[in-house]
Amino acid sequence: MARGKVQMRRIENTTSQQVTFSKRWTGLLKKAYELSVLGNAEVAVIIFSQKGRLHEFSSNSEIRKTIDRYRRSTNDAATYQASMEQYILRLKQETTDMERKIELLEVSLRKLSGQCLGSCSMDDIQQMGDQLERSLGSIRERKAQLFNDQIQQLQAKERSLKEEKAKLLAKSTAHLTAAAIHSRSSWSTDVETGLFVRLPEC
Amino acid sequence: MARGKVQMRRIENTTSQQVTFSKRWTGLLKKAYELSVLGNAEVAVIIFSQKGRLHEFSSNSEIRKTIDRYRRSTNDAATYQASMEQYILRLKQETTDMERKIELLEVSLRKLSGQCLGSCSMDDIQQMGDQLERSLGSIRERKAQLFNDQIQQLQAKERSLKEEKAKLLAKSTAHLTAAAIHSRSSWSTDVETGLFVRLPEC
DNA sequence: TACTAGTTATAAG
DNA sequence: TCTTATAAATAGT
Repeated sequence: MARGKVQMRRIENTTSQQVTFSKRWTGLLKKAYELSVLGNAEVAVIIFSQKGRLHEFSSNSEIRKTIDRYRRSTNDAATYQASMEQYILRLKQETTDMERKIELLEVSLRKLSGQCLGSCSMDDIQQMGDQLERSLGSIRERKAQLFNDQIQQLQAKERSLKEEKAKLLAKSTAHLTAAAIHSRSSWSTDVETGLFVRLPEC
Repeated sequence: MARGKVQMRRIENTTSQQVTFSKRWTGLLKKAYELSVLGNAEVAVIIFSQKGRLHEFSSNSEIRKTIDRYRRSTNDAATYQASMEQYILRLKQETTDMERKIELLEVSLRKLSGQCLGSCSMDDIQQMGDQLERSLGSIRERKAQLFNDQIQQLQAKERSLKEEKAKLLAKSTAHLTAAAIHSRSSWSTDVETGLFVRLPEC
């Protein structure tokens, strides 16, 4: 505004930038003050210099009030905070629900483990006994099935080994027959698989 | 600034106040913009006219950021918000932990109930079977104890009833003896208690 | 920080 | 809103 028009772009020279900044922030705050007085308006100005130094003006005694009014007016942060508070409430509710669920599960587990029976009625105990019997039934069934599977696998293996043995036997017999002309030796034909199948006492 | 110096006090004439306000708020925002550009600074301006109309400028895309920075710098509400965010994080962590706990409990419960055995190894099944046997043992023990208590209660009751009966008998015998002089009638001495004790098939 | 020339903002019409 | 005389802000020194 003096000694030549100024280009509206960042001043690269650090020193002159600082000088200009210093002159202009005072000017800005002065204008803000004048506006607030003449126009009876509520004005707040916040300035952070490039180096992070804070300058502020508030026509109010408390700039926070103006900011709060602004937030209420633009309805952003207040709603954000409110939603955050609601979110916290929801999380707390969830936590409570989960705590209850955990407690119930733990009680069930304890009962099923045969602990804490002192507080149970006869009916409860009867019911739990039945439940346990059923569970044990499933377990035994599954155990039996697993054993069965194992047995069948072993039997299959035995069969395949027997077949292999038979093949080997046939092969060696053929060789022996061919070799018999040169040397009369004998060969053991009884090759054991080494597999035993035993039923569990389940 | 023109056609005469202006007094720095509220303009009472509504119209000229409005005109001045209008001119000056544009000027202020322009100055704010220039300061932010030339000085590469972060500037926020909030203006509420007397009638509550909002005018704002922010060198940032988001005035909220400048305000947040201001609050962080002056250290008031930002800390509240930050602590709230941290609190939310903690709650979320708790929730996750609880979810995991619930899952584990549910798996245990399912296993003890004899469900979902397909994925268990033989060892697991063996262990669960043992656990169930033990639980069932506790249950049976407790059941037997409850029955026993019941039996003893009933026996005690029987005893007391028998005693009562004996007393009544003695009393009535005495009366009868006394009355026998006047009339020779007979009285049944066999009063049943009506109580039966039966052992359960537990 | 102070000066001042030339610029910008704006009060009044 | 536009004009214009003048006050105020400020760039360069």
